[in-house]
Amino acid sequence: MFVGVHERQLDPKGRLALPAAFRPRLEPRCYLSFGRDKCIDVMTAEAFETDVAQVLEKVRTGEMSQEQRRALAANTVEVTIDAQGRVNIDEKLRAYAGISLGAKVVVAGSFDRVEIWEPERHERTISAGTEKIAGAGA
Amino acid sequence: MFVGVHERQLDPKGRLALPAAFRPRLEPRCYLSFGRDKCIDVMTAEAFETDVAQVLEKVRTGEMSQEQRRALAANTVEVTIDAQGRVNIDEKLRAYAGISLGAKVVVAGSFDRVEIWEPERHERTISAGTEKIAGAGA
DNA sequence: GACCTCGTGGGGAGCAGTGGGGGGATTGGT
DNA sequence: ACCAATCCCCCCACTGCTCCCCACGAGGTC
Repeated sequence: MFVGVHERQLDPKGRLALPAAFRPRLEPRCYLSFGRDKCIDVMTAEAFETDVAQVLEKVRTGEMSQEQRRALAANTVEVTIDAQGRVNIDEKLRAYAGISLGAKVVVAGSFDRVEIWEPERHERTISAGTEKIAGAGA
Repeated sequence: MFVGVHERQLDPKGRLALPAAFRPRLEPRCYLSFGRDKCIDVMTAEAFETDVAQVLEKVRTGEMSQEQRRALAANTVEVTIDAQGRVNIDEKLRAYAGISLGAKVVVAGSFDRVEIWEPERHERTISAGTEKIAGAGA
């Protein structure tokens, strides 16, 4: 289970140091993809492959289009984790999430995956979600 | 899993350098074929052979015609990958995909295969698919 | 207080992408 | 049948970049 929030800084080369607690499950390679609400999804190889299997099945049954399949593949990158526990964040992914080189980012656990956020956007999402939880009596 | 998008340039001789990440699974030879929506499919030998087996089965059951079978065979080329990781793109395939000598092309992973696109056409397809994903959720 | 781990930064080497040239085989003409 | 020209394929060379490795500092723990 990936939980917790970690603040990090993209270095000038676009590398991001993953929280040490997350690394064992993501090494030696993992997948980065467009996530919902303009964040970057970080998925383990296993989780991503089961996801893909489901997508291919949906395409086969006509539930999903070829375009969607292609978009998903095009918006995904396979990355390896270096000896310092870092991954390269692609320019396209950075643009999608609104993150620039050298900027601060939030790395947040989301149970089955990890998400990378532009800090302000993450703050708004979390505060909105927290209100709902508190209001419902959790 | 073939994922990600890579921009490349056809050299004046019609050769295309495959992304290094894709090569291990495509070497030493692979198959090029007419893909859906005017792209070129690049398939591993294994994937192509299972595809062909399915086609032959469909022809046997009458689900597919002899003409379709012949067309598939006629529109497919077996290519070898040279020492620099390049393949020759046939004139017929180039014409089908709208790619000319020396032009920029997009090489995109599509999970079980690789696709070669004329850049503008690819852009349109992906943006359409990305909208659907964002709207419907991945 | 010291050691170890984690986050951060930078430099160098290996490689990927691109271009060009040479040799061999095939084809056509004499 | 022999010669020549052309096309194709394979090999070689270069340049920019990416990846990998080394190095440092800060914070936490024992």
